[in-house]
Amino acid sequence: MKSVPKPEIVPAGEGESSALIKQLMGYVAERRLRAGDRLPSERDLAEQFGVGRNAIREAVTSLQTLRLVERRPNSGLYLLAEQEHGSLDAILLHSDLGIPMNEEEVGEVVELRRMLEMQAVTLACERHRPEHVARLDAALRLGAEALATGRNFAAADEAFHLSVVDAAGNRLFRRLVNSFYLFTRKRRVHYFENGERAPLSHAQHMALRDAIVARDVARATAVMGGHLQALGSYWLTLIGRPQKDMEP
Amino acid sequence: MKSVPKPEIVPAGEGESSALIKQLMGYVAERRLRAGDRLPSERDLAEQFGVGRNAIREAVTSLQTLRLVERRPNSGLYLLAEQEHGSLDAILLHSDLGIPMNEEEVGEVVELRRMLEMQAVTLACERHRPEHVARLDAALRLGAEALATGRNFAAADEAFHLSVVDAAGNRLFRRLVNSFYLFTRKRRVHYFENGERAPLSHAQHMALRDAIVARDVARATAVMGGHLQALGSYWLTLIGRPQKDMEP
DNA sequence: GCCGGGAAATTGGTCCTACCAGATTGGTGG
DNA sequence: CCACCAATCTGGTAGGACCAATTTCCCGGC
Repeated sequence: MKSVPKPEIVPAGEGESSALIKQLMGYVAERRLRAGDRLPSERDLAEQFGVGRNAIREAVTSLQTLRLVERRPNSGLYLLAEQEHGSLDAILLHSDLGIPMNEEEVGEVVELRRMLEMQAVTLACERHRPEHVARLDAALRLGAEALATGRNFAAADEAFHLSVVDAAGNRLFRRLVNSFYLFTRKRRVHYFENGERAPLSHAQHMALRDAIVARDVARATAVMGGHLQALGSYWLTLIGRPQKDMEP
Repeated sequence: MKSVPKPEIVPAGEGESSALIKQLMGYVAERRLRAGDRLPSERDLAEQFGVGRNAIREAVTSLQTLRLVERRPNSGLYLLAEQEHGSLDAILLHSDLGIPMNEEEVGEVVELRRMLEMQAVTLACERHRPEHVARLDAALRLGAEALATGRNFAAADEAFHLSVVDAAGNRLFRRLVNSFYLFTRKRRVHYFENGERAPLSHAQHMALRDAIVARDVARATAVMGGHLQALGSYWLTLIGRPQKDMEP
């Protein structure tokens, strides 16, 4: 039998195994280490965290893949110039881990999402085909169901927005947007824990769907703009607040 | 002494250490493994590739961070639904490794870059400040120097475009674009090995700089559009050709 | 006092063995 | 035919042992 235990996708550093990634990023954050600074050796880190060197190496490998850490053989581990390089996942991981962000960083996240969504809805208007409309409608049904049953609206929200991106017809672009949604999932769930928000979002989704189907770019972007407005102000209320504050 | 041996930033799976990543991706590509398929166990892979299990685990950790592979404890390694999830770095890594892409994929890469650059130049027009102009000019000087000395124009090209993104004033956005440039660097170097291309690009850069400084969004986007046109047609000539063909 | 050189310590990179916990598998006995 | 248990296989982890290259430091010679 080929039972699929957990098809759920999860950001890079999730689960207990990669708790070390969080610990390492916390270590860096606490000590205010800056780009170019050297970290303790793998052996030291292993001792400090009470784990084997193997586990440390795995965590460092992840951070290296995210372009946050550089390994210099016979020298040590160094923080990479975070501002310059560093993958998109890396900074989004910060948000996902609940590392506080300042106003500027939050603003940049919100703005980048706005850029991506606006582009998506524009392309969706121009290119969507019947099967895309079907997916939009399926996502809307999911939303209506969530509203009816009182379930959290986050999954339906994701499904709808990704359907829009699907309609844009660029799978690479879709991946990019998906990264965004992946790493902001916790925030989104929290956002919709306020039950008043879901109905409004759902209504805007329906309006958006109609505008896209009508290929009315102006209307669609206008609706999307208003839709993202509410999200932007929500994010701004989170400034400096670690994610732990979300669910007590 | 704190000598810095190699401050050069390099994509995720570079250097000899991560040759295993390429081997693993090649293994998947050769066997036409699809999303959800199971890979051999770590022990088997270690034996097949003639390395220790440790090395395999490190490579798999990278692929996991790129969301290409999923580890299911007590079960095995599974290819993740590549279409759905998978980080931007992951697909760009394909290009960087020289894995052939079909016309659709190439088109998507070109289009995504176009979207990002257009957005960048628009924002740059609106927001640029004096220091950004200085950086644009510095990049232009680099380009002029490369033209004069006959050096490859790729670095100067990168510097200029990243200066434009800098002027857009969103560092998260800058990271995103930087990822793009990081993983397409080899292609860019190859592109400018044809000496006729650099002068044209440089001229367009200068025109772009003037339009940005004049805050003339229409002109700037027009110039950028034309600038990217040439690049797009170059990329299309690479369809199905592995990167090895680039420098023999 | 200064300088040179070599030994020792340190670093990441790799391999190996061993064990664990959970899942799967396969056979065995009811 | 089904229930149950043991063997097996999986990734996860710890720890030891090297290697090669670099750095550090002390000691001897000048």
